[in-house]
Amino acid sequence: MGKQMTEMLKGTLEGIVLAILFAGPAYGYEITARLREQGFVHLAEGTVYALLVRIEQRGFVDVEKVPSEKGPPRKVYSLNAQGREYLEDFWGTWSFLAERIEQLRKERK
Amino acid sequence: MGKQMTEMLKGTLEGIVLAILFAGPAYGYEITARLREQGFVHLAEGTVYALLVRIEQRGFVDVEKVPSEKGPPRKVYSLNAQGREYLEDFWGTWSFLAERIEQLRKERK
DNA sequence: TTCCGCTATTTAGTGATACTATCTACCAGT
DNA sequence: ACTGGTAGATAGTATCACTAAATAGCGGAA
Repeated sequence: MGKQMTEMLKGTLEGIVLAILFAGPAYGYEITARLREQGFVHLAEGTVYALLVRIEQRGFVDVEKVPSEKGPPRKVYSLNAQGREYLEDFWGTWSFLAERIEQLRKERK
Repeated sequence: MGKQMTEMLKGTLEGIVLAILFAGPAYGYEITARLREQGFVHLAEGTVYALLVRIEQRGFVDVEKVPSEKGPPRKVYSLNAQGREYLEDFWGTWSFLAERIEQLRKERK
């Protein structure tokens, strides 16, 4: 990723992953693959795994080990009530920031 | 600021300040005050000054010392050609990210 | 005069987060 | 046995916003 994108993902990637989990349970490799499809082509694998560990420790997700047909068992993450609450906070923070930045963009000729 | 906002500002605050400078020259204290008015009430002073030092070192701004009626001289920053180019990159990165996040938000019930 | 408040900048140290790079582990097909 | 795709873990690095404190100039109140 470019340096700009890397910095901008700090704080937002967490919300992005929580939003993906809001749609339904998923595991790390799957989440990374989806993000890559959506244009985050150079997103590092390790970044997503580290983030998942973090949100697990903070109690935003429930985890279940599920055997895989190919490869080692998957750790499937499900957003729980606390995670949904935190996601709501994220949308609030995002909205505030996005509105102000869009305002600044409008002012550019 | 809340922890979420602090993390989300990483990478975006730089663009915000450059966008402010795009509208015309300004100095640190003034920029902080404007941002506070616009809702970033708990934005730390030191943060803006550190950011200004950074963008000066990266050559995005020209600096001029201007005497103040009250207090020590102001360091007035002007966005130069290189800074305007970088700001354009910022808008590109921001648009990409904002579009994908808004897409995720639409999918939430 | 002395002190306080507002203006204005600087800087040392901390914490959070994405990255690089590498390692482990499992299975299928050649 | 070897390769490639799937799946996860982790040690170390860089960047950036924050905390906290210091410096400095000026005006008005005590």
